[in-house]
Amino acid sequence: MKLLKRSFYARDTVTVARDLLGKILVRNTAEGTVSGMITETEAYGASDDPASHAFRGMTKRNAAMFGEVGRAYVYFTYGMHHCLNAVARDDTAEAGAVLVRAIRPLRGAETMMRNRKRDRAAGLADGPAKLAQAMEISRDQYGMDLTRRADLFIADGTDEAIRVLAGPRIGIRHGTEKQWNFRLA
DNA sequence: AATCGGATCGTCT
DNA sequence: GACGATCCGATTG
Repeated sequence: MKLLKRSFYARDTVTVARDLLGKILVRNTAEGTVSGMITETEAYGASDDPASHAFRGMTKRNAAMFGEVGRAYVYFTYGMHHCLNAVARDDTAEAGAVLVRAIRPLRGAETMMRNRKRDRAAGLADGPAKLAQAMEISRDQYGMDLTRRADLFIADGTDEAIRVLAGPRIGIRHGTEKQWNFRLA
């Protein structure tokens, strides 16, 4: 399993969002290893994207979106949920990140079920906050380097051709005309 | 199967 | 002081 290189993330955010489908998200904890194939992503831009946390410039919370690509941007929302992004943008953008919305569990499904307090494998990590809870991702992972084989990283998936469906992003009020949600067919 | 509302708090206005 | 890049359980059809 090869790690995705920094250069993978140094491209247009929308392109990276599409290309992350089928890749493998891996999380190592004291409990063991949990992993899954990325099945849904969303691209978020900078001052040109009213749906993005970076729309109104840099703040303490969204600073990672302006920082080094290939690192994790984790945010807390609705008073109880964490969500994971991979920082990605090309040279022309001042900020950008890809929200990882869903995975298909590969390793550690038992651990994920325990983390989610569910007794069935279905619906374990098919939503951004579910994913974070299943994989024990919180602000402790803010800024982590996803290109190193450590606590949290992303590796290459299959070389098989992948069918991608594009649509509007979920749960936003502005920028709904952009088709920046991507999922595996 | 689809819809509705409550939970809950950090962040920005 | 308002409001989320959400989830879940309850209710209704």
